[in-house]
Amino acid sequence: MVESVWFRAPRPAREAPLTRARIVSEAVALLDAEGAERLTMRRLAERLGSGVTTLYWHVRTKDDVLDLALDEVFGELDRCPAPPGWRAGLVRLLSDWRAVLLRHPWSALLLGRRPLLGPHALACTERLQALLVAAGLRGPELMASSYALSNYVTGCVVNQVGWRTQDEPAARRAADEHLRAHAEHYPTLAEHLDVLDADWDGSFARGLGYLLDGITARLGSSAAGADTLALE
Amino acid sequence: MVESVWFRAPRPAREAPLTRARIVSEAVALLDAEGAERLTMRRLAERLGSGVTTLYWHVRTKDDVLDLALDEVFGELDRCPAPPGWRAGLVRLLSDWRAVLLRHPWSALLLGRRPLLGPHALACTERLQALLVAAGLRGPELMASSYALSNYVTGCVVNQVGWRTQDEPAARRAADEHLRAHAEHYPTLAEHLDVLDADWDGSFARGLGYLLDGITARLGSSAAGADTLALE
DNA sequence: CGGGTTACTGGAACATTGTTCTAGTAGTGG
DNA sequence: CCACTACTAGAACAATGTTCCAGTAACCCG
Repeated sequence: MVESVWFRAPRPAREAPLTRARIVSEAVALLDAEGAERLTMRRLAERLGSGVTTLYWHVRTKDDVLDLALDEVFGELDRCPAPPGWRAGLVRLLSDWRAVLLRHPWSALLLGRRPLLGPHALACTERLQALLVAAGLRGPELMASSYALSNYVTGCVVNQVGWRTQDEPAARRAADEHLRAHAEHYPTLAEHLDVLDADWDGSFARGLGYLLDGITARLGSSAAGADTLALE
Repeated sequence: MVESVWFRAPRPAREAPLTRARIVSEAVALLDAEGAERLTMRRLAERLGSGVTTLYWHVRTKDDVLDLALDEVFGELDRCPAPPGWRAGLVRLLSDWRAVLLRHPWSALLLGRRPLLGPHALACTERLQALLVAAGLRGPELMASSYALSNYVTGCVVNQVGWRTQDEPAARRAADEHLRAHAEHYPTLAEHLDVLDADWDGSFARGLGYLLDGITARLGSSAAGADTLALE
């Protein structure tokens, strides 16, 4: 068998070496394009022009990739500017927070899976907490407000994304029909709930307003506060 | 080869025939005992004393099982009594809602995956909405309040469960250390956030109080309402 | 120059998963 | 006795995350 340089194609120029950053950015692109269930180590490797095993040199498990991708998404929030004033700042931060997660629907599904400890996620929490401190909150009220606001955003995103996973209009029609069919069991829903054109953005803004109103109301009376907590 | 009745064990008495109900209740038990990632069609079939394929006669996919299991969990809420008064009723309903989901941590992870349309989940939404109607809410404010409250619960559960998936105390210690190590980037968090003993229950109750306060405040001025919505 | 250590790559294989194909059996009604 | 319905199940398939082991390129120290 003849062996000569001329018969062998030159080894293809090595790609830019694989790095964590490249892996993550490609993973985000893949997740955005095809959704969470289509992200496979094999497919990711293929898109990166490398073997599957190579990924495992840079990353310990697939969950690592997901963690990194999720934090990458939170990174987009760093680039959103903040208006002056703590209430406007909060509204802006939380609206952007929600918008970013909705822009990458797969990210919402990762939320419950592990605590958010990536640098960008922490930076967001830091911004949130700093705004609340600026508003004058301290101690348990600070913690409760901070949790409440971020949990509110999480919940809104998670519930809204639940509708996106299938064909949304079809799902809505089906839900509407299903509800109307059993109207005797769900009289209030049948009367007041309009599944067909729910206004996600508007409801989010309104609800956020309620929450902020409630928090603000505690601001003045924080000394008297403790007993007004009684819930029932 | 000798063939005789006496050599053959009698065909084992048929189990109670497999039903959807039995499958679901066994699935819930398995999920409670071993968590979401350990629920396998094979393992489920084994626990039911039947073949894997048999499950697929009663159920179309594994997701069906999960949907049914999730709704089963919501069924526990039906058995919780309601106190008089709409505010107390809301607090009770939402606290129980949260408690039930936390009792079955796997259920929280299913929340974003598809809309909640099972009969028991719908019954909960019905109760929620009925209470808000009783409070005097209508139209967009009703919708916003209803979404806000259920989203708040969802978010609280999802975020809290994120900590449970690993060994929680260890995870908290690690998070605390991690945070303290990068204190220069997260000054507010380092100063005010106490990861080591966060009071989940207390924060939930407080935050719910804020939200309800905010909603209540809108009750009186609902006619004037629209413009006070401006957020920034 | 030379040998070895380190950083990185990848093919093939493994166990496990959801799901389907096909073949059956118990009981019932005609 | 036959056919039909309700139900059961073994074996197989394709896909997945992950690991074993064998490499290769580059650099460093003598």
